[in-house]
Amino acid sequence: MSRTQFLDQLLLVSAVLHDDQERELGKLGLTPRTTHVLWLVHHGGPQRQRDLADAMQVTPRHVTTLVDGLIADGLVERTPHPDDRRAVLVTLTPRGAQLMSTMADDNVRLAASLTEGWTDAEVDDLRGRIETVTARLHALIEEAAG
Amino acid sequence: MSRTQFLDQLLLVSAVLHDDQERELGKLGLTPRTTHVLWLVHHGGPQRQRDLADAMQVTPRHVTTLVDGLIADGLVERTPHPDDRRAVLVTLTPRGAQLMSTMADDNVRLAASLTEGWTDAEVDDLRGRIETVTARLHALIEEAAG
DNA sequence: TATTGTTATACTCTATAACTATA
DNA sequence: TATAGTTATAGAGTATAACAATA
Repeated sequence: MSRTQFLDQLLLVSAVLHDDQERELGKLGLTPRTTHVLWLVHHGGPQRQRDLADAMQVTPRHVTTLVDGLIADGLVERTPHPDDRRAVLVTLTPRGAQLMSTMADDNVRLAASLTEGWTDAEVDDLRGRIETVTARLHALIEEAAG
Repeated sequence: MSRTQFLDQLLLVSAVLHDDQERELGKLGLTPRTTHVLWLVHHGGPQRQRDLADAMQVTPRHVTTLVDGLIADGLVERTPHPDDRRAVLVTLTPRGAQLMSTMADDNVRLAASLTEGWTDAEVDDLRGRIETVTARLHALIEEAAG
């Protein structure tokens, strides 16, 4: 029973977190997908749309749409690929880079609020437990798929 | 830093859990929304579409669509409201009830797998921590909204 | 007059298929 | 011949507005 209550609680916090993130992104005119593009380019550097499509498990056609939207918002730009004239590199504009940096700061503040009053050891133990759950879930998914 | 890593891990498990649930529901021909309807009717008993719309934060018009789909799948039915001839009551069919019961069993098994090797006390402590995080997140959202 | 649910319509997100330019 | 990205089109999911029946 208690195991199921744990899962229910995990599902609940996931839903609340998910909705909250989506709401916050919405205020900035971003969707989860466009944010994913920004995140990938922010962390992986300038990339081809093809790479983004593969990383996001989305069609190349849809990446075109997402990048179009981000360009209209002035957050990314298309630059020519140095070695392949078929391809473009999606790069962050200064405004896009600044937005990512603001979002990172917001997350630091949120993380601090959520763990307030806990010791570093407690936070780290909790993180480790959740990491284990994530790994087990991944393993179950792999097993079911393969 | 470690606080942020905790939040990152929580966001990751949320995303993986979310995707997994959506994939599993998809196999049954259900979407998150139609599942939400089933869940509400399963836990709250027969309800008017208006009540479902309020609970789900969705337009009444959309509930019509969702219920139409569930009826086509034989999982719910519309019955006349005893006191209000404008309204209908959405009720689970035996097949719908059986599906909810199967889903509950699946979740019990999943919860057991994810917490395997942990003592009841450990699981309960973890649940409590996550519950606290959920409550704090709710408080922050309320604060931001109000 | 207000409310329940539905018909009509439109907008967003995402996919498939066909095409152009390049490799 | 294969690949990167785009034009054209279509399908889900969800919303708003107008309307019918009932309260």
